[in-house]
Amino acid sequence: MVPVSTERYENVWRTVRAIPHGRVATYGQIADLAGLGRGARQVGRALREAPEDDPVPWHRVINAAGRISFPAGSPAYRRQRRLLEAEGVVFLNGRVDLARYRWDRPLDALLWGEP
DNA sequence: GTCTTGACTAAGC
DNA sequence: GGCTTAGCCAAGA
Repeated sequence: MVPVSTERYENVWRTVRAIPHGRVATYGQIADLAGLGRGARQVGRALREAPEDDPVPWHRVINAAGRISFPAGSPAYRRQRRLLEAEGVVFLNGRVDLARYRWDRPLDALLWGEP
């Protein structure tokens, strides 16, 4: 059996895996979609515990300001930024244009016909 | 049980 | 856009 806490984490992992390549989502957005309500911080905790043998695209999750939630210049920061840029996500002054790269299912479905 | 911590956010200047 | 402050919520100590 899987512990309850892990079960809740899996909701987050599952949601994050749904973020399309080249798009990003905010912690609050994931928390909401994963049923955590205002538990944005829990999303960060869940990602920290993400399994390596079942990869989660954690790098596609950034904060509401469009910034990476790691100290700028830190190894983790550069790792995440490199992964995003490799997917075509552009950074302007250390910030991602959420209006453009944010994963927005409802809007995407309407504008681009994606599920 | 309380207190601190943190991969957060919204609101007010 | 930036900076501060208050609110948030689960995990650890």
